Amino acid sequence: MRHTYHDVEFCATRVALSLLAGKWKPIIFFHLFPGPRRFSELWRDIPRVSKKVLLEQLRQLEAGGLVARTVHNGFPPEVTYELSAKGAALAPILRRLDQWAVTHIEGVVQIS
Amino acid sequence: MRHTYHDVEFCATRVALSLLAGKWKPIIFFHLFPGPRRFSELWRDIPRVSKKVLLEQLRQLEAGGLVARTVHNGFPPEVTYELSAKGAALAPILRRLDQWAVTHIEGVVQIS
DNA sequence: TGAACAGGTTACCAGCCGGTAACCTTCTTG
DNA sequence: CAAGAAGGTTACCGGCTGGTAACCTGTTCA
Repeated sequence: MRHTYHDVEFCATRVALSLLAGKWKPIIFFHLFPGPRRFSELWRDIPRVSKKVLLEQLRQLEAGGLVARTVHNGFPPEVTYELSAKGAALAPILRRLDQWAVTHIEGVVQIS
Repeated sequence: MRHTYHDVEFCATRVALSLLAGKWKPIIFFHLFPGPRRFSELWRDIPRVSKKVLLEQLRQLEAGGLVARTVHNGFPPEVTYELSAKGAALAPILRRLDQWAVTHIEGVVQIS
């Protein structure tokens, strides 16, 4: 059976958007641009998100292959999150989207 | 009070993504690329979406300013939807996103 | 010995989102 | 005069998403 993008499950753009769908994902994404970040850094730097939800969003990004999670054993515990190659390839597109939003939507703030 | 993108409400990328969030919106969007389409055309050409949901998604796109709705009076009733300038400016970004998905996600189908 | 820290996990809940199915209105045509 | 076509609208529902708050585990340090 051949699929087309009418099969919404297989529509490339929709699948891509679903990987980014989530209230905090764009912000997380942009926070990972400079390089790996610890969980606690992200939690401190992104206000008003709960631990649980931040973790959920990170795990979803991981499940989508956009973000890699690394556990460094030792004490204190250290877990870092960073963009994968796949995630990094998405970065320029997100930057263009950000730019589009800034020029076409009022009252919106550029991310980086 | 100054906002930053940390105020998730004002994060440009997030707002942009929220305009595209919706199960059928990417497909609708790509169907509008060639030009204005009637409601019934869209409904015929996009399988498995109900009238109600298709209409909801179109109205949300309209509310976000990406799509313009035009009523042509006469009989039979004719209502057409087309991309606005704002929506058209988004098109190349969506095409790049589509391309990204095709190269990085397995089993996904290019939209156009 | 017990507080602090990192990174989670658990229970629970409200609101939104997409879904089905039936119905409505206006005008035209057989 | 009944049927059909276009573009909706209405009632109702289940599941997902984001939210709060409390709790857990293992190690170090005062």
